[in-house]
Amino acid sequence: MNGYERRKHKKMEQIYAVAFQLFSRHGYQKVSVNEIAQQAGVSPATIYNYFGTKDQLYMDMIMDWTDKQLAVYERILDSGRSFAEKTQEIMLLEAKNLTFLSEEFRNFQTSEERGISQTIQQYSEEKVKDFFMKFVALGKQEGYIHKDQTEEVTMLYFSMFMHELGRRWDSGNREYNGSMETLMELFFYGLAGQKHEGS
Amino acid sequence: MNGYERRKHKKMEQIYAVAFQLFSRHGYQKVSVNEIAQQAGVSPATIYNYFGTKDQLYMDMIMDWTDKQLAVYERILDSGRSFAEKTQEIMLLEAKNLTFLSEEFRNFQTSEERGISQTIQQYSEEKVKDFFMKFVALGKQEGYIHKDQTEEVTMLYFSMFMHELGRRWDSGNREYNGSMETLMELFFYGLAGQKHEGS
Amino acid sequence: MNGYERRKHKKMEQIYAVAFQLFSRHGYQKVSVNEIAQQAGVSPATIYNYFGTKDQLYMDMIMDWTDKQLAVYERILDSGRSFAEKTQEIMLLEAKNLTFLSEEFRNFQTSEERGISQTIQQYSEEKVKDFFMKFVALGKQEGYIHKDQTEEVTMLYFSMFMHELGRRWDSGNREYNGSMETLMELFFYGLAGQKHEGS
Amino acid sequence: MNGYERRKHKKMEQIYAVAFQLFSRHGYQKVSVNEIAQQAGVSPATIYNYFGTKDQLYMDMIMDWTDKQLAVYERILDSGRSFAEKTQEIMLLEAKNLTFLSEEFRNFQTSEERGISQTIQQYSEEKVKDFFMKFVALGKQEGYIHKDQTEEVTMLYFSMFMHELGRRWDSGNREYNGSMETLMELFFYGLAGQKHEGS
DNA sequence: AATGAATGAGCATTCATTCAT
DNA sequence: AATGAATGAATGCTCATTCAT
Repeated sequence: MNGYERRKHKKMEQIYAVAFQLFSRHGYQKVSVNEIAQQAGVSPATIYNYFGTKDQLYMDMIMDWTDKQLAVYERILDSGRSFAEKTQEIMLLEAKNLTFLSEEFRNFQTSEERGISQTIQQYSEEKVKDFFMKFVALGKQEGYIHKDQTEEVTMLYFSMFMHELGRRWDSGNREYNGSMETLMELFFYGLAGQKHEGS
Repeated sequence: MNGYERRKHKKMEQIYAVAFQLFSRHGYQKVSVNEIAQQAGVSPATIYNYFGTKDQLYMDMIMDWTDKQLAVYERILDSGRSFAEKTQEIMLLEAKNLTFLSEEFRNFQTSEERGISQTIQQYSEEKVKDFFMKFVALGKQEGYIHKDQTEEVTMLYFSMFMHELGRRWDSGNREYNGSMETLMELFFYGLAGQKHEGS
Repeated sequence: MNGYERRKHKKMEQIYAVAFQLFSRHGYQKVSVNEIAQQAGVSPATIYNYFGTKDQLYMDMIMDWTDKQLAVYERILDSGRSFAEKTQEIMLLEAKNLTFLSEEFRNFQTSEERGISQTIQQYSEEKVKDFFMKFVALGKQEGYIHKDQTEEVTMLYFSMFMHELGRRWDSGNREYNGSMETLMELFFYGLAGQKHEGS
Repeated sequence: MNGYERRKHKKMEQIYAVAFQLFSRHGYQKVSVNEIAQQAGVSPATIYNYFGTKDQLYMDMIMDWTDKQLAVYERILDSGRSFAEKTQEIMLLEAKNLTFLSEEFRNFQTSEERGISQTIQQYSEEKVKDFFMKFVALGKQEGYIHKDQTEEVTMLYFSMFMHELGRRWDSGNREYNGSMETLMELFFYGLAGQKHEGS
């Protein structure tokens, strides 16, 4: 990486960082490209040179961010704790993300005339799926997930928890207000709640 | 209700209807007050006379809509079917809502500088809570919900399901693509999945 | 015409006048809507309320202007002078127009991806044709135009003269620098120049 | 011409070619220097090194192009056909040019604040005049142009025809739609139309 | 000599909101 | 009470031009 590329890379990282901050705090529509440019210390035109449109900036930034997040989660999965502990930690991290993020953030594709961010979807989908397959396999192996459960349903169920956790994560305390244990119980044994015997 | 009031009421209903349609389809930011005014057959100034700001129009409309929705769900709860069937029906109805609605719709409060729609929150919260208490009580009584489960957690868990269901509701088929039964299993018995013995 | 309409009409006339001045002096691209708005004493938004786009403003303005011009020429045709005199006067007026106007003005449709101003074309074409048919009929009747000449060719020939006259009209003197008589000779008898016998 | 100069010359020719294509197709304002640079395979900065400004690039390119065109016409004049045939051929060639070119192209000087391209004018004027003097002399010698006609008027008349021909040149057929003969008649004998006796 | 990268100034357009009628 | 008309402020985006390398 020569001088040009290094400078450019640095500016892009700056832009990503600012864009993430602002978009997640205030939502896509309420943040102007000029604002991002100013806070990132570049000209708006530079952003357009890099990303072409505001939409594209948004999508690129999400992909960048997704990659970084997944890397963290994978590291957790590879650590030496029990599956329940790992699950809890990943959930809490995601919950933190999701509160920090505006929900709109996550649901960009829903509000737009579909297709704008189909690209994101496809991109993330695959990477996320890889992660989940690993996650589910581990859960089954350690007896926390019923062997007959398909990956598809498990994935849905997991993301359901994370989303809601994020939503409930108290905006004031920055801590889940309710016992995390109860939630993990729900996660593994449902509302009717038979106790897990193998643990 | 005299002549004036009747006309005003009718116009407000029209405005609510159009506002709901447009906001839910395209999201808050992408719909202009002028557009709503035009489709509702009134002048923009009239909307401002009635509601004061776009924000307020949005909030009033949501409250109106929430009331109507809850009325429907209460009627289902009062019907003569089993708890599981009622739960499934309510979930499916909400799922339909949530797909029709843009997600942004639901998460208005999150994306805005907190406080703007605190009002909505407080308003809905109470009404929604009343409904849920009735719902949970019934579930416990019929043995579908463990007696020790708090209302708070149950409510969280329920809304979690509805949200995710809405998200997965296939935009093409307008039908849940996956088995609803599997999902109800998950709902009642969780990922580890011991079969409910009492059913 | 009530109060609202009267005011609106007046503003539109103002906008037309300013738009004509600026567009004709500097060309379509170099004039900004803001500039027009400012000089016309209205807000840019008002122009967009009236015309929708800059393109449409341009087209509407041209149509308005064309109508006014043709009215003047028709009055000349209806006056009591000889055909040669009328021809000369109309040519000189058009020449004045065409110099004042940037050529780009006239050739908007050529430079744009065709279709943008097809509308103008169709609109003007008809009105202009009506005028020309009258003009040619008179010329033939008075023996200045050969009976076998088609209207189409005559029209082409006439517009040819006007355009070129406009181009040569001295930008400094605001007067044709060359003898108008010579040009009229060319017009009626061509380069080879046999003298007209009937006059 | 050494290695450096040869490379530079080649790049300039490339830039001229691309600039001509783009400017003539889309007009001066709608073509960006970056676009030209990209299609010519050079950096925008290179164009500025060579030409200084966009205006200057435009003017230089026109001069280059004019020279090339005139060379072609001179060769036609020097060929062995009749004056009428030569005239027709030159007219048709110019017509082709003028349709290919956006009109705006030709009338750059009119639309701009006068003086910007005065330079072009002076440059071309002389070269063009030389060509025309030759053309008119030939026409008189062969009896197609009346001996008393001044060069100035003849030149005007000729350019008039070419311009209009260009304008009428059918954009679809790439052929003059109307009989070229009629037009040549008009050219030599005018609207009143006495037949030429010497031909 | 050539360029990759960066930008300031500007442009068409939108929209929540106001106000005279 | 209702509205037609008007607008100030903003927004996404472009482009001729410059400059360190």
